Amino acid sequence: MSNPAPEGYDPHAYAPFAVTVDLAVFTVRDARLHVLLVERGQEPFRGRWALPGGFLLPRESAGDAARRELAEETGLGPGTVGALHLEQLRTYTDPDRDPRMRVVSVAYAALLPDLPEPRGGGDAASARWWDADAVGPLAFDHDRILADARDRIGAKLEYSCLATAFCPAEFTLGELQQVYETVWGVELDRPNFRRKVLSAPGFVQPVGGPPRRTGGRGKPAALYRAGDATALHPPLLRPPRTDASSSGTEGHDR
Amino acid sequence: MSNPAPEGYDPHAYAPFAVTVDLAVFTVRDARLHVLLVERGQEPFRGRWALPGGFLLPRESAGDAARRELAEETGLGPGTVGALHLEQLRTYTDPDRDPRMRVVSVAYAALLPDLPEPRGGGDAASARWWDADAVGPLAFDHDRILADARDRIGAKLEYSCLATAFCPAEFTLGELQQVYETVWGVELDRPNFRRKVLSAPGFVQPVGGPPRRTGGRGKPAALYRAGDATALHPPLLRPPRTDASSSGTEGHDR
DNA sequence: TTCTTTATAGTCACTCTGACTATAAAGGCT
DNA sequence: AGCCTTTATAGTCAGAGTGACTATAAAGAA
Repeated sequence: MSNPAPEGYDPHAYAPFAVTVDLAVFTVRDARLHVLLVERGQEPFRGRWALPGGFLLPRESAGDAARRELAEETGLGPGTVGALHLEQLRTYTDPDRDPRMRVVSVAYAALLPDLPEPRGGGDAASARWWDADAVGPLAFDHDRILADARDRIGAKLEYSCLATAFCPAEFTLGELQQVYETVWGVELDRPNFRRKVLSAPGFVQPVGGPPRRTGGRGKPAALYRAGDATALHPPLLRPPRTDASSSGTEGHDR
Repeated sequence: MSNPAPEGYDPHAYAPFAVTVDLAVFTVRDARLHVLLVERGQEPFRGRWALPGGFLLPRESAGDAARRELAEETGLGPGTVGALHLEQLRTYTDPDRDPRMRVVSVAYAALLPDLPEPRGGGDAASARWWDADAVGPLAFDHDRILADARDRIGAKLEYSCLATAFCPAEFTLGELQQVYETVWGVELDRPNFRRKVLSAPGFVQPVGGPPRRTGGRGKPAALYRAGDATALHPPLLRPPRTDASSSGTEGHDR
């Protein structure tokens, strides 16, 4: 290494950084992508909405910190939080991203089925779900993080079984298709979607017997649960964009 | 945030972290994947080989630090380093990953064409290329970082135009195919590879006129240079693994 | 009942892919 | 020179996958 720590290994001399995690927590509600945001109670950006997150504790990994913060913000039990999929997105290190001090932030994305409003436990008093297309300017560089998270989630739906994380334990293929359509912002052909999902080994498995979902208007649908595969073969590719809307800014840093 | 900084914003109180970058720099040489390593001159892990890297300067982003370190280790000019593709992999935050102090490290991957041995400038005196399959145990958690980097590079070859970064400015399709075969560890059918590469818009563009490569034994090949596309449509999918050699720990990143 | 809605089954043409064969153009040999 | 080896490039062909589409089934609503 070219900036080796000094002989005495004094952390303060070479450790002028704070480290945080930021969480982009998504759910699909009413056929819209929603993201969990918290209102800031103090400067800077007081009153603005931000991604939930916080500082790493002294002997905590970023993944552990992300799960702890998620449990605090959502009121979910540690068991639930411990089981769900947390994906590290990337790390944001712009020297000016926090006006107070030098902060690098490790961003994570999490996917949840539709849940009741977060029970404000402690500092999560002002946490709520927002339509991901209707969030105003967020605090810090969180607009950028949110955009990167949406890109990543959309891409992962293509070749991973991640979409089931948006669904409850048992779900219909219609609900699964709704997830894809909502995240991608496109409409998919129902018979074709069905054919592809069922032909991908381990993506979903039918729930035993002939159980069917109640409540809807049309013919009841068969129920499935998530299979044991994590990768999707063959992948479920997004239809090529016609023309409009291209957001992604290929891998820069800041 | 749940661990807000204190009123006075004293960096030392909430900033007990050092931040480094680690670089997985790859090249293809003699049909083998090689990685740039440096020998550690001091404890811990004195005498062990490690990924190049170092501490962030006080007002430097991780990407800038990675480019600076790369220039120092390889002896490449800042112009060259500024142009090449640096991809942020992920960030490693295990509290015990560095025995000296709490260090979080942002890992980057870089791809270079085959170059002469690194000219040891300054601390790069002991930098050299290693066959990526023959590296002993590395310092810190660098074995893990290296494995993650190889996974990521292999995955990105499928749907991005990254492979041209391993090639010189002008290259033959045979050389490009060699990159894929080396990184993936498989043999590809030459006519089929050719068909796919040429049918992907913007992947490669023929060099004007009828120039042909000299030196080899067989029929001279046409030269190409990298096109202007960054994504690959349709993707160039890896053949499904027969059975042998499974290193990957499922759930890649893309 | 009839209409609307959703689920599911099936068809068909087109494209892409992998496996393969054939030909061209170079250098190395004897 | 003539032949062999090597590499590049062109083309063929059957099978898998895909998008677009039609048809039928099963529920609630009007």
